[in-house]
Amino acid sequence: MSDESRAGRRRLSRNAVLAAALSLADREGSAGLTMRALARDLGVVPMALYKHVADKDELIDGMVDIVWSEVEAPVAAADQSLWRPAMGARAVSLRQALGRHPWAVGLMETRMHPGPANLAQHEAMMGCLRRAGFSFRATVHVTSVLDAYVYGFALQEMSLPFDSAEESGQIAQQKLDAQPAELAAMFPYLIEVVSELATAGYDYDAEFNTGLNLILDAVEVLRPEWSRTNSRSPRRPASGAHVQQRPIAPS
Amino acid sequence: MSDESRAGRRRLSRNAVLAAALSLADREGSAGLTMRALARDLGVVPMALYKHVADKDELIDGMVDIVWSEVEAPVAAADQSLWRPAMGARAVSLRQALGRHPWAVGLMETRMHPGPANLAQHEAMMGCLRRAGFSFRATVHVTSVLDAYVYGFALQEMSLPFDSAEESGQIAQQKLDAQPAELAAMFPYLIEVVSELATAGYDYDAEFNTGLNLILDAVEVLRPEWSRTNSRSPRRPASGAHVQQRPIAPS
DNA sequence: GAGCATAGGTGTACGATGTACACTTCGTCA
DNA sequence: TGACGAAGTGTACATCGTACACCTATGCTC
Repeated sequence: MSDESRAGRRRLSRNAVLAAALSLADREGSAGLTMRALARDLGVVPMALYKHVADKDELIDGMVDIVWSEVEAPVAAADQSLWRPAMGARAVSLRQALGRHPWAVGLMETRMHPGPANLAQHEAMMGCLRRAGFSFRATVHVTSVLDAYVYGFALQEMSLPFDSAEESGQIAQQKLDAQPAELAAMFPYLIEVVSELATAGYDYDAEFNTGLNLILDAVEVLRPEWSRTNSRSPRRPASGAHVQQRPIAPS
Repeated sequence: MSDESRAGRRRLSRNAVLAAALSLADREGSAGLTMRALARDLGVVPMALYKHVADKDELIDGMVDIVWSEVEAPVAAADQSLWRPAMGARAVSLRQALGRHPWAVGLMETRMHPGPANLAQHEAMMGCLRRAGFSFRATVHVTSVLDAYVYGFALQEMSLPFDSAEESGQIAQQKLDAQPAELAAMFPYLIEVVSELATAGYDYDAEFNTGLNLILDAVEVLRPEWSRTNSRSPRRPASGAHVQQRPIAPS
């Protein structure tokens, strides 16, 4: 009953603070997320916030968990073949959430205190993969490589200075024109990339899907090998018990 | 002649400032990297730094480029099969550099102003792949997916609260013991992961190599398809000219 | 309804940070 | 030698997170 959904009185609540913080960060970026600015948005004095969050760090923890809650959890697959669309959809959904809240990239997986939505999300992922027949270790591998890819891609995406494929062409062109000739001679391959971008553009979505499909294909190939072996859930692990570390060099 | 390599006089230089900043950030983390602390380390008043760097942002740009210079560039492959060890070694080297400078994770690819070492690094990567026969588009794909993976993995690695496989077991065990029973019932699969970690440990290096090999294997499989097609360097692009976006759902 | 405990909002204040601006100092070369 | 300019100094200010003491009004008990 002590919720903020009570009539129109000017009471704050933890949820209201978190929601306003999310909106502020979406609008102004992480640098604009200031306790003072947040208080101003809420029509309240800065110190009032501290009645609802312990400090700014805990505030950010809460914001990050809201973003996690926006990521659609993969459904546990009854059919062994359904892990792939489920994982693909989750990866896309995660990227979309990161795209809606760019400030969260680099914070999502860096936070030390995972919230309930984060836990639920990973629980669903584990469950989906285990039910699809993946061994325990393989589940960890798939989660690790997929999450790493999505985070890393979102991170790269943030740093590129254009927002759309069309814009990428224009910007690439003018960057290219601004280069002195000597630089062009030093970095021929980079110049090639930039000039290609200038004519053809760069499509984030297509690039993301290419990499995602590449990884999912590779997992599908390894699935038989990763299904029953190495599962050893009830058994005691052998000493060491690490995944065989394949050498990098040989193909 | 106006270098800092002059005799033992107490003159600063841009390089000295950057080196001290790197060392400070390595020791104290990014939160400890303060203009005042940096000045203290150099035995100088804070404002003296501004004679050598424009502001803190430019300082960080310089630091990031030093980290890039520590990443071993892949050698251009004469043999078509050498792209794989070269890319693998570069990925490992990049991860090692990020491990040496944890503060740099999340800054490396987020910085808007790439430095010369960054450009040289990517130039070498492009060159290595192009010489190995990859088409222009394929080169972009490989670079994108590999960099995303390495960044993302380093990001995840930072957030996990243990440093070694042995320690991971202990910490996982005590986290497990600290959970109320109801939580265990809500997240059975997560509990499984934690308890497995408690007995078997978690080996970052092995996990990283597993994902890296998975990706490199997948690229190797696609190499024939990605070799000559779609190269179209001299030709005009077709309208649109985006990579065909494969659907996610079907395997 | 009266009275009051207390959750929630306020005001002031402090130390830390990045850096603008005006100054002093000192090495270098005419 | 003398002065010019690059390098280092000192002071100052706006902005940040947040500690602490203080009010206030909401809702519970009788």
